[in-house]
Amino acid sequence: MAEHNNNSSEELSGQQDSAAENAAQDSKNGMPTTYDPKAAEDKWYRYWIENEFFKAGLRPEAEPYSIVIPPPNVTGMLHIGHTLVNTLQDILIRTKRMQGYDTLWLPGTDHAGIATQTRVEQKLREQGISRYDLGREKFLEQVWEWKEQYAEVIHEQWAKMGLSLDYSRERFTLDEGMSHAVRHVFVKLYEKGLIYRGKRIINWDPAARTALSDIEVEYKEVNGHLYHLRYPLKDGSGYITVATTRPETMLGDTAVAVHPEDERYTDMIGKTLILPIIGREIPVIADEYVDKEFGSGAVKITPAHDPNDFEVGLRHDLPQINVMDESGTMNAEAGPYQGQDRSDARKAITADLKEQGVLVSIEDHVHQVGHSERSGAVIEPYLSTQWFVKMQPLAEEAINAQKDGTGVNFVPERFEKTYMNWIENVRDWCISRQLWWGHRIPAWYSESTGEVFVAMSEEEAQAASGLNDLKQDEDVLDTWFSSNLWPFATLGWPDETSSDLARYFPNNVLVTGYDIIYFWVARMIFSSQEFTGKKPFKDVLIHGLVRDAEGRKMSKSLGNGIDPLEVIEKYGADALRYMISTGITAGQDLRFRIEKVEQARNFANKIWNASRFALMNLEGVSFEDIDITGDLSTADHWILHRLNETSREITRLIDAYEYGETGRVLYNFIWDDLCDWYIEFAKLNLYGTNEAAKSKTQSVLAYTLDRTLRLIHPFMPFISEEIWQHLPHEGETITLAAWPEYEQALENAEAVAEMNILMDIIRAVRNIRAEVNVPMSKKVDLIIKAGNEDILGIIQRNDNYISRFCNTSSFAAGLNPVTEGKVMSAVVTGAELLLPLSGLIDIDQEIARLEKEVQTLNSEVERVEKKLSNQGFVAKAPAKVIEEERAKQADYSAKREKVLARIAELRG
RNA sequence: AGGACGGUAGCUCAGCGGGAGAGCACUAUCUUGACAGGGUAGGGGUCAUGGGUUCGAACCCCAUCCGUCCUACCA
Repeated sequence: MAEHNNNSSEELSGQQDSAAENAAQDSKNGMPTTYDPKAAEDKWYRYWIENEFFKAGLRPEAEPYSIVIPPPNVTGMLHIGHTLVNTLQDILIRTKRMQGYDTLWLPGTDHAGIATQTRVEQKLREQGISRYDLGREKFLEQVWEWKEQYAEVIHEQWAKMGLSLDYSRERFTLDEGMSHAVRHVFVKLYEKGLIYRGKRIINWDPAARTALSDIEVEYKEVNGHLYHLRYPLKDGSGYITVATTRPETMLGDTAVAVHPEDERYTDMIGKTLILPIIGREIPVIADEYVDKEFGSGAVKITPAHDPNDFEVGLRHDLPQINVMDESGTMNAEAGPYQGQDRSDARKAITADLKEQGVLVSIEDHVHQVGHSERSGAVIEPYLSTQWFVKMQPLAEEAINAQKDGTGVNFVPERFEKTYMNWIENVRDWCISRQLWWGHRIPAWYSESTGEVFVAMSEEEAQAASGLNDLKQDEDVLDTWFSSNLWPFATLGWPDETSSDLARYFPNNVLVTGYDIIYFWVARMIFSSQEFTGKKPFKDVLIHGLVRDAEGRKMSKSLGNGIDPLEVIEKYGADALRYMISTGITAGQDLRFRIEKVEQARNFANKIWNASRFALMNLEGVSFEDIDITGDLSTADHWILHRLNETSREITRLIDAYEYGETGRVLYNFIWDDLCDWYIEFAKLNLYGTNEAAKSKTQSVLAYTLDRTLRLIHPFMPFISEEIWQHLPHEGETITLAAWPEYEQALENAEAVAEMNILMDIIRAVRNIRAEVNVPMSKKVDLIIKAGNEDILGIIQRNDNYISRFCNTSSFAAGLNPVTEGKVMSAVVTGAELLLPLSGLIDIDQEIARLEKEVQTLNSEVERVEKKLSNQGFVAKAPAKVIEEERAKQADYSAKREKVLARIAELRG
């Protein structure tokens, strides 16, 4: 496939489909003036994949650079947030690949236990089937089908985005390797006493009928009520008023607590109350947990339905009475309310309490209520037996690593605080889920003895127990229990002999959003520390969320989500990638506005057209002809210098993860320097008769465009490959082309200084013409008075450029040229420009214009002089700054003198 | 309650110690042989408010106001 492709006769792709509808066609060559991404994108992605350019390990001598993709859930289509995180990673990987690293970007997907199971159950429900109708095995078959279907969708989306993934190493959180790692971790933690089984208050999702971890609960403000209830004392001496937001839980009350130093209640401590409706006798206890100031100062205690009450209950040895079942329905303990749903029961109980005179009052009360992150159901604090990970010892290791400097480097830094705050206050992690889709807990119970055996397999458990009546735990593990092994388990861990593990672990960087620092990042860090003794990745790059144009979070219920495929269809993947990656600043949210994508699309089109221009002027030029040494023009030297600077800057910025700034630098270089200045300058040689100069400019143009495409390639892989393949080039693909580095040999300081003078002159003439309404199409005379011989030399060497840009009919330059009649003028550094426009412009108008200029110069001079006359400034400011100010002072003053002289001349 | 982030041109946002920037929108002008999804020129901002540090503050510190989010919650 390697070839030296000269200016091929094959047309640039994109023109095929759009040629007919494209009215703005160049009549000469039939090439469209707009880039159509559709044809190019699929073609090149196929080419890259077929040739295995993205495969890791092909450069065994090179330094490795690795990233694992945050595995998307197999719940459905990828959203715009995935586009962001994936583009950022692809940019890093593509850059590093071009820089010669042995790059690995490992793809994969997450089974997403509760999320996927909920979706499949939803689908079944639409067919009138529940998972219980199917049974565990049949249901799981359905989920696997779903998984295969969406994994396929995800692959297509990755391809559309142009991601340079190594598919030969793709993993799934439920595949055999990952499952083995999960069991291994469970067994090891169990053996160390860091996994235990216990009866605790956990967050119960009655809709999904499973336990959740603390961070899977979202608190939302809800307008509720505060119910005041009166519990009578058994001895008839009075009553105690308690308040609750959930009156139905009173059925499970086993005490009322007051503060031990609350004088209102000292006499009552130890007495017995009669729980209304149920008639149970419950004690009045004293506990410091109670806040004397709040409400009545007495709290009903329901150990089975409130985490705080649970703790109080343990301290006072109170019974735990669970009044609900796993679907949130009242159970036998609820007496007359058995069988009612918890919300119906609340109404019924409230009515009954009111009738019995127990309910004294109801106040409006705004409070935070926990909701399931997945099902949306109101969370029930629920007493049940679950598996937990003891977090303290694991957290400590991770905290120590962070404190002694061997930890993970957070970018931006502030997220380290977020992480530390969580891990320093972490509580035990409830890891068992009453679901079917997931890693089944590797614990077996003996039906005869009730003993528990934790092992890698049933065989091992049997061997260890010597029993053959073992039954495996029905529950599965929290999805994040497997995701947190992702960076190392995907590379072969726990097999320490895995060559991938040795070579690509730790990963260089993890890219993810701030919304899953707790869920995922923190857990990867502590499990990696525990099991590999290393941090999982050197850097973690945290990005913000993609929001809609109004700054709202994208959500299904609002229907304000953006489908990346639709955007790609309309604007191209490169435009979307460029917009979303360069539109962000570290850790900050991004508002998605279609105008921004249009702007990026226009930028791609600008590159397309600049390349069209180049190709039209590179006919017959082959790769071997390119020679950028020897006698180059001022502009040739200058663009090579700007390319040099840009390459260095882009390299630095990408390493610093400063995508927004990178985008700006690339945009300015390509649009301003390359298109607006260099291409215009180059035309003179390309259309000229000086064959040597033409040939050099062709070389510089081809070289510069080639390097520019390489710099833009990580951001816009498709268009850069499409154009690059048509330019004179060496190699099979731009994806493996060498990354442009700063080259001292390309520098020519004199030429750069010359170019700056030329640009100043051209800008000044344009300004004057615009100000007095002399259009560029109308030719004018131009006289330049140079300040000295050197400047004069520069002007004379480049008079053809100046003439062209200033559109002069006659051009004269000298140290003291004859300046007849009334003329317009401007002063630039080192020279004075004169345009004889006496026929076109009133002399008073010109004097007024010049006086305005003097005013601007005056204020500049004043500002600088004020600064320089400040003793503090001269004494304390850095020498470099003072020097700069002095130079400005001299420059502005000199210009002002010349303009003043000009005014005098015109007057007199 | 604690914490984080943000308040800069009409809009969306960069800049984060030394002359206020970009894109879009707006005004004027140009169909010049890469590009009208374009060229050229221009208007528009007491950089939230009040103090402080500094020779110098949009930028650093403190306070206040407004907005967004996170964590923890008193029944």
